[in-house]
Amino acid sequence: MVVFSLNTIQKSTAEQASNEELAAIAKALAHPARIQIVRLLLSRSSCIGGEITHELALAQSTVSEHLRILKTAGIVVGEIEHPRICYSLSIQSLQSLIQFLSAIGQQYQSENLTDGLCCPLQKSAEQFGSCS
Amino acid sequence: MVVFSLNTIQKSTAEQASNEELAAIAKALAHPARIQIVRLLLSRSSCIGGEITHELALAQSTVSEHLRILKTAGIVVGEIEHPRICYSLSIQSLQSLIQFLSAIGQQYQSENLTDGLCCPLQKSAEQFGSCS
DNA sequence: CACCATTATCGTTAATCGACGATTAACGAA
DNA sequence: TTCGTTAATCGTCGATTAACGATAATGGTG
Repeated sequence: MVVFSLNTIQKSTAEQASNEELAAIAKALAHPARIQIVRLLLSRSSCIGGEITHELALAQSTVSEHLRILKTAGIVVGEIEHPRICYSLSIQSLQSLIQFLSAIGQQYQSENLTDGLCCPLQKSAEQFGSCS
Repeated sequence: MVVFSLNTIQKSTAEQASNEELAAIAKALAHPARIQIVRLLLSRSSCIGGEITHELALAQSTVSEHLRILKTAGIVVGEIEHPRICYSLSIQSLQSLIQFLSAIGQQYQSENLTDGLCCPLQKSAEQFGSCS
């Protein structure tokens, strides 16, 4: 799959994730409870099953639904283990989003830009005038 | 807007973005059209206004709504310029999400893990047994 | 002033999301 | 086999989202 590389300029990267793909990953992360689940899985050194339910202030069925969303997006995988299910992160699914965001950060950094301003490239070229 | 402050502290790096904050950024990116807008803004070396509307196969009002969402999240800023509006990216707003995702990638990378498997840390410690 | 181009907002509709309790399914253990 | 534990699924509800056309607002120009 896609390998983590730091010096990738967005355009010249071999395969670029589609808009739909990136949006799907972002959507899976677009809820505080799911971010919390990811953080929990990241912080634990061992597998956790229903502990997730106890950590979040949500009903079991709600947590299960959030886990389903994360699993569908490939961010989380679960292995059956006795009565519980062992959840863990699947970093691979996040790679395209990491790459996408990192590319943005790097492009802006390499251009030494203050952000939020109009016409960044024109500004960095001291050609700050009308933006047409 | 309600602010929940149940801060599940995991590792005290400087300041960690809240679950709500990260989810909000992800949510703003959680639509193909908005990803496309970000890409457009990233690829153009000059300001674009209504060109965005023409690039996306969506009605003007719909594009305006997507831009509003991105602006609300701070990802895009717009400067009025004659009849048009000059949109550009504000990388700062994405920093916390970039950091969050990069931290995940680095943690897994540093542990030399294959992902998607149960008990990554236990496995990397050759202690592959029951996950309790 | 009226005109024009551009963007924002309004109002509506269908679809999706998020939450919950209740129920079902798996499966090891007694 | 039955029991107990755990997770997934179902059904429902209110809230939110996404899309559109129509309309309003902005602001420079003739």
